[in-house]
Amino acid sequence: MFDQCLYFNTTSLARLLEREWTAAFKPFELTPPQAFLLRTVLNQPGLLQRELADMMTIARPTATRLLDGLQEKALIERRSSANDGREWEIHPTRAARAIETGLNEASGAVTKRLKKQLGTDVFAGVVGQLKEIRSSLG
Amino acid sequence: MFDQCLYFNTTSLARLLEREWTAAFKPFELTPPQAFLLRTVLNQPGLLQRELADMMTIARPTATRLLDGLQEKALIERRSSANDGREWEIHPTRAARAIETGLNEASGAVTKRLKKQLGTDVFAGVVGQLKEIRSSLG
DNA sequence: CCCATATAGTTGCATCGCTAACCATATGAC
DNA sequence: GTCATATGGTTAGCGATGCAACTATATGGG
Repeated sequence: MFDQCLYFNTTSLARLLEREWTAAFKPFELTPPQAFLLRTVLNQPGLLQRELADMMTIARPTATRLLDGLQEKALIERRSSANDGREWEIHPTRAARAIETGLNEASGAVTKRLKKQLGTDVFAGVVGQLKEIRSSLG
Repeated sequence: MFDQCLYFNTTSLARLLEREWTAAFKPFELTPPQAFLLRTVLNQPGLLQRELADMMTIARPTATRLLDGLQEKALIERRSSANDGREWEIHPTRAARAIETGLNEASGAVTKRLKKQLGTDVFAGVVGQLKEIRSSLG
């Protein structure tokens, strides 16, 4: 019924993909949002929570709570910024470094499988368009 | 960082679109999931909850709660199926019929705006591909 | 110095989504 | 008829997400 609806198709696919990546990160006992946020922290240590929230396109409170979870698992730590007492720099712990490669490979494996299943052209095409739409709307 | 990631781009766009349709349905005091489910009920009265859940690609418990909410607002009613005591047919109320056109137009207005903003070709292209990927993965 | 304003982060509250477990009703084997 | 199994629906519990409102820390004008 909503075959031509952008909202419906996008949210529906998002739920499907959530399942795929949930399975991929399960060995690490991380949810996809946690895992992607942690991967960002590993890739760019020292960012502020506000910056991380912007990069992930989530609201600040959501970032706060995801980071709370990662901190409880001892995968990130908050270091107060030298210049500004309001800010917190987010750094990965050693435990996070220890699973860094595993996380990236797990995610890469899903991507590889989906690329094969969908065809590399379709895959690259849709990813490119999604990105274009995001930047056009955001 | 995750520019080429299907998961990241899809979920990120889904959050953006959620905002657009939330605003569109706000005059009716309905959330996008409620509004889309109700539109389905209006379009095909008498479906079972299980069938509605499948059509919306959500889990049964999610459908239960969305329908609970719509029932509290007196927009749908559950009628027990004649043949099978486990089943409930979902029917729209008069109040639902009264806002049917408004809902469809509100959603259509967002679609129209986005089509204009993105270009009709890009829009149709990405919707088609999302649908293709959904059927390929689902 | 003091106050208005802006910004980083948090907390409270609501909704949506899932899985697991449960209840009630059918269905089929015997 | 009875019991095992399957299916429709619900409930419980958890995580992600957003908005609104809050705290705490800058910053700038006077």
